[in-house]
Amino acid sequence: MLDIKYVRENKEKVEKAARDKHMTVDITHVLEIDDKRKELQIVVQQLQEERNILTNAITGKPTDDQIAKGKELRERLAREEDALKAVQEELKEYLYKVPNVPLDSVPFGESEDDNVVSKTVGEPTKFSFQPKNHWEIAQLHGWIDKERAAKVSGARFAYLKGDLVRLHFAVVQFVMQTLTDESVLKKIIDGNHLNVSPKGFVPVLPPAMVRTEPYQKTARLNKEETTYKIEGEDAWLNASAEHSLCPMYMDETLEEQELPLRFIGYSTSFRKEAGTYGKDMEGILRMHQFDKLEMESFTTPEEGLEEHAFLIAIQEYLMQELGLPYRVLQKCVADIGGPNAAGVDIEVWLPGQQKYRETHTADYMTDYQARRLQTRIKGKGFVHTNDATAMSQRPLIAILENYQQEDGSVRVPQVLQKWIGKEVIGEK
RNA sequence: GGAGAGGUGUCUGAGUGGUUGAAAGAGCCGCUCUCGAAAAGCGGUGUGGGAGUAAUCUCAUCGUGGGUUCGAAUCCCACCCUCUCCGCCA
Repeated sequence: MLDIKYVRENKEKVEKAARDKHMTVDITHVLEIDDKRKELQIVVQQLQEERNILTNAITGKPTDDQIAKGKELRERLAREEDALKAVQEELKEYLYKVPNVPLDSVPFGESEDDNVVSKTVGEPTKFSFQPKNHWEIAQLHGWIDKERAAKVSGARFAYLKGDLVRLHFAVVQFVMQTLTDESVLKKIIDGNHLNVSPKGFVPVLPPAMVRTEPYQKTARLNKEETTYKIEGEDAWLNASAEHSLCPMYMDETLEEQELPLRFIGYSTSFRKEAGTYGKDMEGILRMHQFDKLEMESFTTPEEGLEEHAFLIAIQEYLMQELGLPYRVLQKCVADIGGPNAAGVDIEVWLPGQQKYRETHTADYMTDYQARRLQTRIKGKGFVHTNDATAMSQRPLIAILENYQQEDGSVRVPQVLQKWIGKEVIGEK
């Protein structure tokens, strides 16, 4: 949610932002509602003042006159308050639909095809043989069983098994180790000439279910497309650890000196993937359920953008340590999403598909989420939120495909070897 | 799931209809004392919104939402949460 004062003072900019994001909002109407709100607010406050004066004047038994006056005030106040509440609701409803304004640095574009590749690291892996898809590799070792998962749970579910699971937890350990080690973070900060605190991330196992109110306030609840509702409960299955990390400080005021607050959350994530029928049906690229490590930061407004850069630098560091070829995309205005002021995707090279595929995303929301959530900084307005993928199951796919050998075995990236205890998995 | 208790400021904790934004204590800040510190004493100390250059004025806020009343932290209802006992359970 944007500050209504900001909307008033930057009408054109806000209108353009909505247009660029392909969203229809009537800002003129929003401002009209707010005018009405202001008027009513003044009326209500004046009536409240009158009532307070009357009440304070009564010390003992009230006179009939005072009671009559009080009754009249109460009735008028009730009427005006109802009107005000209705207008406030209406304003909120409209204001919720107004998307965040992109930073000037965000490239213009009509769709995700207009995202700008800002950096490519590593070369597409070369093989002396015909590289396989991850599902072909997995099949050799019984690592992925989708047939039985379909029987038990339906399409887009899988049993992950054997050394693929061990590899998964090796990746988790590696990421946790990296993000909690301040000396490593310091190295990343210095290497990228960033000016942020090296404070470590706090590992979190967050709840996987989120109530409607906080979920809505993250601006991430997308009922139709992504989110599963629990029948008979006021709860949704989260589509990312972000969705329960972000509202953690709802209705709280934080001290400036405790910022930044950084969390690395591990959660199973659930997505309906409606509208993707027939897409990526093979392998485990697109599932209804997957495990993901997500970074979430709460910072001051001044540090928000630098934090965004930091989270991206961490993503890149992780990919480099894993030795995976990747590229960085600056997401264009049409692709960053409503709550975002900026966004970046990282795509990994998948030899099996001969394509770059998205593995990471990094989102900078300025105070858009915090304003809805009422997460404040004492005396300084609202916190700025950043979230970014640390690792999901997609890099696992990338490891299988990029580290495959001719016999179908897979070399283990050096940084993971100590967590899994071997150099090659899937050896005959 | 059943029975009971309770949610008050940074914390502990009083307050069960009327200058209570809220006693008291602790904490924190400032000052006095001291070479300095401690102790002691004095003063100050919630948050958010609106008006104003400012002093200041004003509205809201005692889990959340509604209701009763001239007037609600205080009474009533619903919801959320916490605790205790029983049941169940990783």
